[in-house]
Amino acid sequence: MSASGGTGTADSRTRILDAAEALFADRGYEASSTARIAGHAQVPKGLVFHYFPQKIDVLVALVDERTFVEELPDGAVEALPGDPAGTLSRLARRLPLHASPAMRRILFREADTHRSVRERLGRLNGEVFRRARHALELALPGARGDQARLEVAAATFTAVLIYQENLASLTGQHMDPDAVADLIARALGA
Amino acid sequence: MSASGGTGTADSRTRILDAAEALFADRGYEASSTARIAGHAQVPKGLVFHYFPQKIDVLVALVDERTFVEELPDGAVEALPGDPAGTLSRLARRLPLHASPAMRRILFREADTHRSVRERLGRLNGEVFRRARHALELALPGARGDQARLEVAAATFTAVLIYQENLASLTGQHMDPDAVADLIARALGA
Amino acid sequence: MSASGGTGTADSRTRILDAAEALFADRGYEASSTARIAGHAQVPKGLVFHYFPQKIDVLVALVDERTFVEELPDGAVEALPGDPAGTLSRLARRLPLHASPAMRRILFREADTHRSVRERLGRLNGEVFRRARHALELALPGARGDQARLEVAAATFTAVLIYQENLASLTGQHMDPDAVADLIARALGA
Amino acid sequence: MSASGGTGTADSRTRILDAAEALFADRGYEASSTARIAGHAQVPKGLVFHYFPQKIDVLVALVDERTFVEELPDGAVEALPGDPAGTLSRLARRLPLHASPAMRRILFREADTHRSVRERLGRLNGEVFRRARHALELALPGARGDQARLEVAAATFTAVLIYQENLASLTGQHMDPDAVADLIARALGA
DNA sequence: TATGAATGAGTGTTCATTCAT
DNA sequence: AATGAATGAACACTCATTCAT
Repeated sequence: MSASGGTGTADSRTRILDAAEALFADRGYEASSTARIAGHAQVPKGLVFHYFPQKIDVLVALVDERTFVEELPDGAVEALPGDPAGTLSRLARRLPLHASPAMRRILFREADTHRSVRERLGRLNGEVFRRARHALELALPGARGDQARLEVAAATFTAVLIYQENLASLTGQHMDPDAVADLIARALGA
Repeated sequence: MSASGGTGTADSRTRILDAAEALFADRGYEASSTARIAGHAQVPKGLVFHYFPQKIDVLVALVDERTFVEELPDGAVEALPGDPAGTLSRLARRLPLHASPAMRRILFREADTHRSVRERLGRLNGEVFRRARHALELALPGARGDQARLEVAAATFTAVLIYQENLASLTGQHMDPDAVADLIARALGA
Repeated sequence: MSASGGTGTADSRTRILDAAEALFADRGYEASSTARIAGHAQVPKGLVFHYFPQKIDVLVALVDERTFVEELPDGAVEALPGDPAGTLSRLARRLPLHASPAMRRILFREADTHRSVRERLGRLNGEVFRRARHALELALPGARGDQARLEVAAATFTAVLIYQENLASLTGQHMDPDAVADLIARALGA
Repeated sequence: MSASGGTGTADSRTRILDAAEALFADRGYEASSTARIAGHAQVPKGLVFHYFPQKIDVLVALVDERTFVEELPDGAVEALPGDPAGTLSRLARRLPLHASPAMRRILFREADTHRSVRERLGRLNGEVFRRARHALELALPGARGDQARLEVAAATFTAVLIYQENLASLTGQHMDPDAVADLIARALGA
């Protein structure tokens, strides 16, 4: 409704969402009070509830408005035939999941306790999975390798793609998508 | 699930931890009040603070006492030489990470906001990773495939192993460890 | 129920008063927010304060404009001489207090905490009382029975008349005005 | 549970109820904040919720614990045979409804919006009504006057008895129970 | 006359924590 | 070891009211 011009100060609603995004990512939804969100956004406490009647609505708006899977542009080439590794690497580089690192943390974390977030995450994950599977189908000329294996490959790569950052920060284990792409391609390849 | 005497009713401390485990897994640490924990455990509110001076100590105790990686028993055979897929499948079946599904959810979720949990999770993950890597090294006779690839394989499998349940419940995407084991083995194998 | 033009949709001010009347009667003045009144009236929140600078002014306007005792029409016969019971019954049937059941609830309830309402209620009650007393005086030919008794009778009947609905809904005790009229007439009568 | 000894300072729970009784009577339930109740009772805000998990529970406790109809003591004489006026006057003087004037205001006012209060009030009213009817039956030797009239008389007297104070303060109309007793007795009498 | 964003004090309620017993 | 009253800061949320348009 208000597209925060380029004037430097975004409108109040946007500022509230910005603040919430940062805080939810940093300390979690429960631990981020509405007062703190308002403070961060530099708006009076009451205004938060003017735009979002319940605190949960802030989370819902964030997830609704700030996470989505990009439409595939017309004529876009998804796959490099004969080169599954390159195909997956490219998918990784042009990740069609649009969500800031902060939003990704929020999705990941709050899905556990908020159904609406979980549903969104499921849908986003599904989209990326389908994209990966389709790209792999195009990349592999013949029906080489059965369909089941291809699905496992797509699912594994999707998980790595979407969660790599979170896995890295949670476990300290860094996973290079290109290396995983290469690994998976080998599993499917000649 | 936890060592309580043999008396039938577990002692208070154990009951508190049981209740906290269930509640933290269900609704998260922040959303589980100490009063509710006490209620669930059927102990008076004050007693929680007798055993755990601060609420966070309940979480710490849970993570300390109820998650660990099993020592490798003497003379245990970890690998099936020449059969990396079987080796990984077997690792999946005898998963050395001991933690109830509830504890796994807690680890996963609270690691994001509590450093001590994150550290524990990192250590557990590292242990499983090393185990997977070692098993793969033994399973693969020659130095076939370079070391880097083997590490990527071990890391990928570890991630799938540890997080499969969470991934399934968060995204709806089910991943069969045996299928992933097979996939990875192919990537490394003959 | 209230004078609005003939246009079908009442004007905003009237709609606000209608909404307030319904809400105040249903949940009380304190528990009816101005936002809710505006919502019910289907007018924007700000408009309420255009017509009624303070919330209390809505209540005052309601009481001022929607409760009154009808003037006695010229030449009206109030009493049936010699028939006090009939006289009182007729007063009950032509109750000169004009106020919807909702307004009666409001008067009754808010008088307790708002002086202006209490004063209005006192005046209305006084009018009805005087009317009842006058009618009884006319109905009873001689000075049969002293004045004091007649006043008690008028006061008792007035109370029953004005509060019967409220008493019925508050206590479950239904009182038939005709039966009370008969009772009182007997006390004064032959 | 704690019978506020004679030491001067009643226990906290009693002080909270005392404060609430005074405030609810004075300004109504809705307009009396829990903070104000706590302040009046000189207890910290949180303690109110220790004893009464919800604000409404304060009102319920008040009504439950501080209004009741006294049991008729064994061998008590309820009626003066042949003297219905004296019988009713005596009932007025020994009103079996135990409730402070403040509690009576609360009952009367909040019954309108709180079902539990309304139910209590209905029960109390019913008890007093039955008592009045029974006393009148005993006072009137023969079956003089039909039963219906006797019920109307009892209901009218009950209403005056229970609500006289409220009616007086709301309308300015004072009603003397003895005078009403006399009036009603005449209606029933020879 | 009409409108809805803005404001901040106040509301009921929850909470971790303390402490005397 | 066990208990529950006590505490006060913090929480989500509501509200009457203002004001620029």
